[in-house]
Formats: sequence, C-alpha cells, structure tokens
Amino acid sequence: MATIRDVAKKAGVSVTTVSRALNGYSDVNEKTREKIKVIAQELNYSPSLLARSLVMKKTKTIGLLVSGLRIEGSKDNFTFEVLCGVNDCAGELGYELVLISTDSKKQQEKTYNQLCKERKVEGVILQGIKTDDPYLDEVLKSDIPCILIDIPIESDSVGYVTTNNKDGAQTAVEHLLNLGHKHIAMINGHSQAFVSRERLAGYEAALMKNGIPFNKSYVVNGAFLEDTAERETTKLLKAHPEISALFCASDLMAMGAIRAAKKMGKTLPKDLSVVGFDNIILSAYSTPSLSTIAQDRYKLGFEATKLLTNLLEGKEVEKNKVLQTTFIKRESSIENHK
Amino acid sequence: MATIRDVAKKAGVSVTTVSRALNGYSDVNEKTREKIKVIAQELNYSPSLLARSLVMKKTKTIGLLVSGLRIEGSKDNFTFEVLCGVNDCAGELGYELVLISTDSKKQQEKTYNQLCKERKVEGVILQGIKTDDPYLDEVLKSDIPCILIDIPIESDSVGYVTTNNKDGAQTAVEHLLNLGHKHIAMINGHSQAFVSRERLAGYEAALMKNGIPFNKSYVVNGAFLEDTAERETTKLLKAHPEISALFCASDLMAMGAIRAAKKMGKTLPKDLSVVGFDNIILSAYSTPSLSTIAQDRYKLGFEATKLLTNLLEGKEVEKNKVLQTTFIKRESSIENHK
DNA sequence: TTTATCCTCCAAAACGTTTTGGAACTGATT
DNA sequence: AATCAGTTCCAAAACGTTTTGGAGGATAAA
Repeated sequence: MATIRDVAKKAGVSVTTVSRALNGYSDVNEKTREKIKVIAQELNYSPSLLARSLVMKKTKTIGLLVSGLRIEGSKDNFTFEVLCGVNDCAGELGYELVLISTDSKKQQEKTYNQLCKERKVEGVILQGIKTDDPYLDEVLKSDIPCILIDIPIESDSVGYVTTNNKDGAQTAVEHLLNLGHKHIAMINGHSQAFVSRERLAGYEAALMKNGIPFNKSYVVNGAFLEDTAERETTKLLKAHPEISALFCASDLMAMGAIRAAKKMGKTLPKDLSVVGFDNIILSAYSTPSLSTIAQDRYKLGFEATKLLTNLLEGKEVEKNKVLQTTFIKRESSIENHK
Repeated sequence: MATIRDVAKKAGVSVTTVSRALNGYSDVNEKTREKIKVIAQELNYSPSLLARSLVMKKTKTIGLLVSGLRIEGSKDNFTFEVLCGVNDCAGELGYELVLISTDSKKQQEKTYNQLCKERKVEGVILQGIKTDDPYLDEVLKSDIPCILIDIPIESDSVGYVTTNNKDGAQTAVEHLLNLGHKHIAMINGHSQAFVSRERLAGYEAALMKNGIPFNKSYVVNGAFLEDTAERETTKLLKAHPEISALFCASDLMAMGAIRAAKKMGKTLPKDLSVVGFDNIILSAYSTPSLSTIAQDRYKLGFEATKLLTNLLEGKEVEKNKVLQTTFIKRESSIENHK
C-alpha cells in the first residue's frame, strides 16, 4: 500500500507538497501538481482516512444506531427503509455510514458514549429505541450530536424527526366515522412508544370532534405485534360485539386483527372495517387489501441525516422535522351495515 | 476527550504502562493495573480506535458492499435479511460493519480498491452484483478478501456463499409433476445472475428425469421484476393455453404471474398452479398463498461473515458454503384438473 | 560476593496524514 | 543596493495509540 511518503520520494518533493498538491492548495506550482497527480495515480495511492481522521479530528462518519435490529423487522421494513434514506443522504453529503446495533445485553457492556467514541462516529441517528430505554438518558446527557427518530425530544445536541401521528390517526378514524361507523375500537401499540400516545390522541380527537364519547374499554394494547394484536382483537370483539370498525396503530397489528376476525367467522370488510397505519408492503397484497395511513419511512431516514449533518456542520437551522401522512383507501374499509 | 496520556499523568505512570495495563499484559503489577483501571473509568477514557488501527494496521472492520441498495428491495427483503445476518455475526466476532453502497454512477468515480482502502475495511461481502458488472473483475484482481453472495467464484482471496438453487428448483418442478401437471412453464430471472442459470438447470433436470421434453418457448425472462413477470406471463399464457403450472424463479415474479393470470380471468389455483422461489413475507399473505422454495437469506449473510473472518484471520478452511432450501407447500399449487 | 532470574516499569519509535511557520528564490519597486 | 511582495517549497510538530528493547530493583541461587 503506497503512502504519501512513497509519492513524495518518487516525485522528488516533500510530503507536505504532496499533501497540499492533492488537496488543491494554491501554494504549489501547477506543473508540480500535475506531476504529483500522475505519480499518485501510478502508485495507486489513496490517502489513509485513518491517519487523516486522526490528525484532523473529523471522521465524516455517522452511525445509525438501531436497537433491536432483528429479522422480524422484515415484516414492516421500518428499519430497512429508514436505512435506505440515511444511506442515500449520507452518500450525497460525503459521509460514511456505520451500522451500530444494540440489544439489552450489549447495553450493559458499553455505554452509549463509549460505543460512539470508539466507533469514531461524529453523530448518530437513533432508531427503534423505546422511551423507557436507559440509553435515552445517556443520549440526552451526552454531547454527541444525535437525531432521534420518532421521539420528539430536543436539546442543544439532540434533534428529532417524526411523522404527524396524531393527524394521521385522526384522519383514519374520521374516515371510519364518515362511513357511518359508530363503534370504533383501537388496537394501539405499546405505551413505551411516543407514536402510540400520539395515535391515541388522534383517535380521541376524531371521536370528540364528532361528539362520540371515548370508551376506555375500546382501546387495547397490541404491542405492535401481529400475534398479540390477534389475541387482543379476539377478546375485544367477543366482549363488544357491537364494534363495526377497527383502527389499528400499525398495519402489522391490522393483519393480526383481520386474522382474528376471520377466525371468528366474520366476513371482511362487510362485518368489520379495518384501517391501519404505516402502509407496509403487505397491506396492498392482503385480502382484503388494507386501508391505511401511509408514512414515508425513507424520508424519515433521509431527513434525519440532513438534520444531523446540519448539526455537525454547525448550521443554525431547525433541529426537528415533522412529516405528513397520506391516507390510502383500499378494500378493508366500507360503509357501516349494522 | 480523555487520552491515554491523561490517564498516565493522573496515575503517575508512563503511557506504555497504561496501554499494557488496560490490554491485559502480564508485565504490570496488579495493584497498578487496578489503579489505572479506576482512573480510566473516572476520566471516562476509551481508547481511540483510529489511533489504534493506525499503528496496528488492523481495523477490525468489514464492509457490506451492496450494489443497488434501493427501497424497492423492501419487497423481497433480500438485502435486509442478509444485512441482519452479517450484522449479527460481525457483532459476535467483534467486527465493525460499514455499509457501502454503489451504483453505476459511483462506480465510475471510485474503483473497488479505492472504495475499500479508503473506508479502511479489511474485507468485504458483496451482494446484489450482476455477473456482467465491471466490479466483479476488480474484485477478482484485488487482494482484498471478499465473500461473494450468490456468485460461485473462488480464488486465493475470494470465496462465496450461495443456496443450492438447482436442487431447490428441481424440487419445485417435481412437486408440480407429482401433482399431475404436464405443461409446466418457467418464469426465470435475468441472465446476469448465476441463480437464474442454476434454477433453469433444476427445471430442466426435473423434466428430463420425468421424461418430459424441454420446450424452449416455455421459459421466459421476467428479469426478477414483478411487472415484467406479469407482462411476460400474459404473453406466455396467451401463446400456450395448455400450460397448467408455472415455476417462477422468485416469489416476486410469482406475484406478477398470479396477477397476470387473474386478469385473464383465470381462477387460481384451479386453472393454474404456481410455485415460487425465496419465501418472501408476501408469499404467506397473498391469495392464494404461494407454495415456494424457501432460502435462508439471514443465514446467507451470517455464513458469509463467518467465511470472511476466517479468511481474514488466515484460517485454513473451506472458502465456500452452499445452503439447502426447504419446500413450503401452500395454496397456490394443486392437482392438475385439465 | 557474584550471577541469574523475575517482576515492573519506561523512553522512544512507529503508523500516515495535515498544518504551521518559515526558507529560498525571483522579480519588481524604491 | 536595498527593500518588498509573491511564488513555491519544506522541516517538524501533532494526532493517540502499540510495541520494542531495555533499565532498575528485588530476590534467589551459586
């Protein structure tokens, strides 16, 4: 592996000159510069980013820290699509991307700070972390710039990107109300997620706006899991046969809910309308296809990266961004027939 | 950020001693070691991997180089699941993972060697590259250890991981034959993928074994794309109404094929049996659910990482691994009724 | 007493860059 | 002739580690 010294020797100049020539400084004669460039090419020289980073104290590297990177994520593709967005934006801006994944076991070994400093990342995008995760405190205390995905907390070095979950949920529920549904239940996610609270707020707001009292027993916790949602839906529908429509805080839970209803002998969407949240791939292919609130996961990652690099480069701009959702009407929601 | 020097000063010892104490060398008194450890903790010291890598000439970093990391990949999740496997294995073995994605534009700017050397990766796992990609030549010429996914080429510094595609395809087609189908067509992927050739070979082998002549016009190119597969299937079924079963070289293409058949007014699986390849998430949820040959993408990534680290650590072991497939029977394949 | 052996520790070199603060020269201006 | 300005170059320091080769002292063996 050719070093800058090899180039310098062969070109008959000093190391300094090679460095300055290759980095486009003006205090080197154009002839010399050309000669150096040619020789660098010949020797197949490319500077060691390690050495450069060491002296410049800049690595131009950001980390995507995901808590619980597991294959189960294939089902909703949240992480993957965020990753694509981060990767594209980082690429455009000339940043490297390292993937850092943690789980509770790893967290006991290394603190957030250690993890980041060791891996020499300048900033971090955090995804998939629950609100009661001890890492969250560390992040807020740390001075490493960080963008949180779906956790609206802001500080000097911390910003966030999220979706307008309340609006989205409200749209979904109002859609069902407009179809004439009076008894609309909600399968929510677990409470360690901000989005659950927001989506619940949207559900409540839609009911309130339409003069329908909020019924606590109409909201169950599906933990963002398909199976849990299926179980909870079964219980729910048995306890409250009057329910004619379901708003699910995620499409995946909607899949579970649909399965539960089918197993109870219901015909969908005639006996039960369902609206989900996310617009995952499955939603378009399932039977009935699922009406849902689409959120742009790719953009979530892309915008997070933009914000992070702004932070890193000391630009004085907003440290948060809230994306809008889109309602997608499919087969699973129709007029109330009860 | 505390450096080793700060620790040394505070502990009243030399930098050398701190280094050796923290790295578990035996030539340091246990008392001193403890004291140093305590002080390191107090100062929140963690060694700079940059500096360490520079002097040790080891970065303990591997790269996952994916060609065409795009959000469309959500549909089959190939890349994501491979990534999960790579990430888990790398984590276990103490390697860092950096994600490198290229496209034709980037490839013109940087050679493979530059890309890898700059990013200081010791080895690379290559996924999603076509057999006619110019990068492939570079990889083979380069001396950077590399594991190819789904391209069976081996050299001193190159190994591969793949699935037994021929076997899998043969199983699929034999399944259809056993169901009494005589006219079985194949929607294959593009020819710039080794897996296409292998799966075609499996298709031919199954026919041959059962004394059925190979009919060239029964094999069309769906390019691994849902839409292309749909178009090609429409043409195919119109030209050959006798066809009663389809073997698709990917589940995604099977989705396209099924859509084509439905649009032509066929009832599935009664009028047409379909078997896919991959076992993507969608297959279990579509109507009819798709019989398919499952391949373990997670394991593909995991094993690739194992092989790569073996290569890096100079272990004398096999440089390739071929995984077996599993047949999954679902609703889309039934007895021939024609 | 001398020699050998351990046990602890350390100074200095090395890794491959960038940056700082001038040096050496040329040509133009006083 | 002396000064100045501009151009082109360079030696050395710095970044934060690990490793090498040995120093110094204590203890044991001869």
